[in-house]
Amino acid sequence: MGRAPCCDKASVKKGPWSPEEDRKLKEYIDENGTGGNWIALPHKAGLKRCGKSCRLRWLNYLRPNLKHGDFSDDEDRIICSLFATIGSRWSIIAAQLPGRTDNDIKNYWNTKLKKKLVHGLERYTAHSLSQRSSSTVSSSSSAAVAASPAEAAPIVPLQHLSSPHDYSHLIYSGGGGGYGASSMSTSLLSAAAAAAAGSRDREQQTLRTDAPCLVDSGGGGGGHGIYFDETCASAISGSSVVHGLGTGNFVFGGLQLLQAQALLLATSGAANQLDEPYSFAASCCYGEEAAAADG
DNA sequence: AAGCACTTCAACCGCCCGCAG
DNA sequence: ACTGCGGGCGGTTGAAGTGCT
Repeated sequence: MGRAPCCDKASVKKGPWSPEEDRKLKEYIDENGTGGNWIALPHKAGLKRCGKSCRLRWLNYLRPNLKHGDFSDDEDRIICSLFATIGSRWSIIAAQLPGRTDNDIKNYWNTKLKKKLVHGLERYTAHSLSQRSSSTVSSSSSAAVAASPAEAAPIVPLQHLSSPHDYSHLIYSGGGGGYGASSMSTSLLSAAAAAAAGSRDREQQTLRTDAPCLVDSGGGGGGHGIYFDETCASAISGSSVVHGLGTGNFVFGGLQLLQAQALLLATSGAANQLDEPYSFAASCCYGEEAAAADG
C-alpha cells in the first residue's frame, strides 16, 4: 500500500500562480499565520492548490524580506565556500544568506556559479599544464614522476560516495571503466592504467586512508574527479604529490560535474596542493585570474 | 522577421525524517 | 515498536525569456 497523497491531485491547480492566488495566500497568512498545517491551509484560504505548493510559493516568493535580483560577490563567495564544504545542502547555505531562499541559491548555482567555477578550473588546468611543460625537460623525467605516485598510492576509481564527507573509507572498484582521459598526460595515464589494471580483478575493495582526498570515476564512462574541501586541505598529510589532468567527471562538494576538465589527484599530498586549484578557480571566478596567473 | 538554441527560474516531484498517536 | 502523516529538502522539469543566425 502506497502512502496517501498529500492532496487530491485531480482537484488542485498546478502551474504558475496568478496575482489573485498570491493575494489570497498572502492575506491569509498575514492574518492567520500558517497555522502549522500547510495541508489544511489552501482550503482555509480558499485556494485550489496543494499545501506543498502554497508552502513553496510563500517561502520562495511571498514571504517578507526576500531579496530578489543579482547576487553580490560576497554572496558568491559564501555560496562557493559552503558548497565546497558541505555540498548541495541548499537550505543550510540559504540560512547563511538572509533574504535568499534555497531554491534561489540552487538555481543560481546551477545556472551561473557552477559554470564560473568550472571555467576557473579549466583555466587552472591550462595554467598548471603550461607551468609543468615549461619545467619538464624530458619525457623520461615526467614518467619517473608519474611512477612514484602510482606506487605510493594507486589511482583508483571510486565506486560510490555516499556523502561529501563520507570518505574515511574510500571504496573503489576495479571495473573496466575509468581513465578515459583524453587530455591526461601520457605518463600519468600509464600510471593510472597500471593502477586500474592492478585492481581490475578485485570486485570491490576498501582502502582506508587518513587522507580524505578523492579520485573518482563515474564508473563505466570514465573520467576522474577530485574533491576539494577545506577538511581535505587541512587534514591531508603525505609525501609526494603528483596531479594530472583528466577529462570527465569532476566532483566538487559531493556534486559530480560532468564533462569538466578536472584535476586528477594521483596521490595524497600536502594541503596547499589541494588549495591551489580551488583558489585558482575561485580567483578566476572573481576576476582575479590575471593576478593569479601572473603570480 | 522567423526560427532555432540556449538560459533562467518558478514550480513540481518524490524521498526522507521527525513526530504524534 | 510500529504506522501514518506532514514538513522539509534536493533534484528535475518545462515554460518563458533572450540571444544569435
